[in-house]
Amino acid sequence: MARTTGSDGERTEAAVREAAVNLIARYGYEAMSMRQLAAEVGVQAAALYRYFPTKEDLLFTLMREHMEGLREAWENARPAGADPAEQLAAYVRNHIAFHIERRHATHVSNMELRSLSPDRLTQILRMRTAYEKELRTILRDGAEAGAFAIEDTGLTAMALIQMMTGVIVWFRPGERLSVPEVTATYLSMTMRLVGAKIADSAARPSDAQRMLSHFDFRA
Amino acid sequence: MARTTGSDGERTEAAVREAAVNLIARYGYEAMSMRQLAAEVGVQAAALYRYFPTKEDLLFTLMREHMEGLREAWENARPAGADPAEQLAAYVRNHIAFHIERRHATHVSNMELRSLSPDRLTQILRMRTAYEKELRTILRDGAEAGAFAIEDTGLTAMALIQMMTGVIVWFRPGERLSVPEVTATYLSMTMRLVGAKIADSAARPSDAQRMLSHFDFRA
DNA sequence: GAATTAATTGAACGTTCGTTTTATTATTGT
DNA sequence: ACAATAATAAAACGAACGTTCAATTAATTC
Repeated sequence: MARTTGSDGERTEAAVREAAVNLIARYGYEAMSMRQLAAEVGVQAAALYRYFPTKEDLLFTLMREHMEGLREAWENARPAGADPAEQLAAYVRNHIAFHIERRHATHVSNMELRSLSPDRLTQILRMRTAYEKELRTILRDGAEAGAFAIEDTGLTAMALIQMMTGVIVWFRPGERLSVPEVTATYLSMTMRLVGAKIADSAARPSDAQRMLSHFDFRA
Repeated sequence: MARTTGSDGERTEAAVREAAVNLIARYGYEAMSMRQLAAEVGVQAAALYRYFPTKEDLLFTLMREHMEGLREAWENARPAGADPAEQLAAYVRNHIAFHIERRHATHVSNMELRSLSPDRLTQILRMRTAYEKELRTILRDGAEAGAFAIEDTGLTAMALIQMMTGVIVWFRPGERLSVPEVTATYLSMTMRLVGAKIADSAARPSDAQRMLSHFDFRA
């Protein structure tokens, strides 16, 4: 047999990507075989090599595009000249929304790094570092401006990112909490963690009130 | 050839465990071959099967013992009848110390769950859930006693655990920060995140002072 | 010192893996 | 309609995989 009726390169490639993300997220890169992936797409294994020269090329493509998507999302979400608290809130909102929406792709990008060749690993890590640096900058600027009370900017950035990315481990859409609820809670935890002063400080609530009020940035 | 001079079952088994943790942490469970592991130990692959009947048995043993070690560590570290803030501080100290000390084993236990058979996966997850429940209990008791200001106990517990466990991703001994420094910073971040009131509230610092002072629980 | 047990080797088994090659059919352009 | 090109199938490749088995030697027991 050979070319099948209705076959279309673009559609097949898209189907391969989607199936690959799901299979790798579920079983892991090493555990997913090219034959298994091909079966999921409804094609023979040899057909995959028309779109991705090697299995690792496929993995790298998925990761690179995921990281590029994260960068683009933040570029579009970043506020122009906002104060530190507002910038931090935008970062948190964007990070959580992006990672919940792309749970599987995030899992792949975070868990399968060791399957990349050294130079490709470096490329992905560079993109990740650049993204994380954005958060460090926000934290440092906010700390210098007196908006945040932070002991160690780098450590705080890592702690926040680990905390936020962690949602993909336990969050399941349609369960107890909605995405806006999760986002709101993470925002208030973030603001407390960085010791943020209340943005609108015209009203000065009592200590107890402030302790219980939390931020109410809505996503 | 056959039995080698000086061979000792107990020593070999211990060497297999240690080498397996390191190799799985570095390359992943699927990517590590039994021959590779045997070579690291200095033995032929067949010899491994004297100690572990299958590759998955080896993985499961490593994970189970890691989780049991975590439980034991917390049992020994938990304070008897302390107030919520002190209990939370003990939990954070123990968690960070344990995970920094056993970075590789933690990596294995967190990343290779999908390589377990369903019932073994259930066993490990049960142990993990029991450990996490300890934190939820501390948070809930503290919130009810008014010592913490928490919106969602379960979500806060997950956020804290993700944040703390994240140290194994970036922490390297002997670099910029020492273990006590990291622990102290994580403690202060944790206390702010849960909205902990200052334990010793005899002295009431001003808002600005309190914002900048942070907790100073030393590890 | 002989018998037993413990620890390991070396070779092999069947399977599965990623990948390549070649042939074949569908689609597109002229 | 016919040539060119795109998309796939089918089969095969060598390598590596987890695992088993029989043979062999070291240590221990009696």
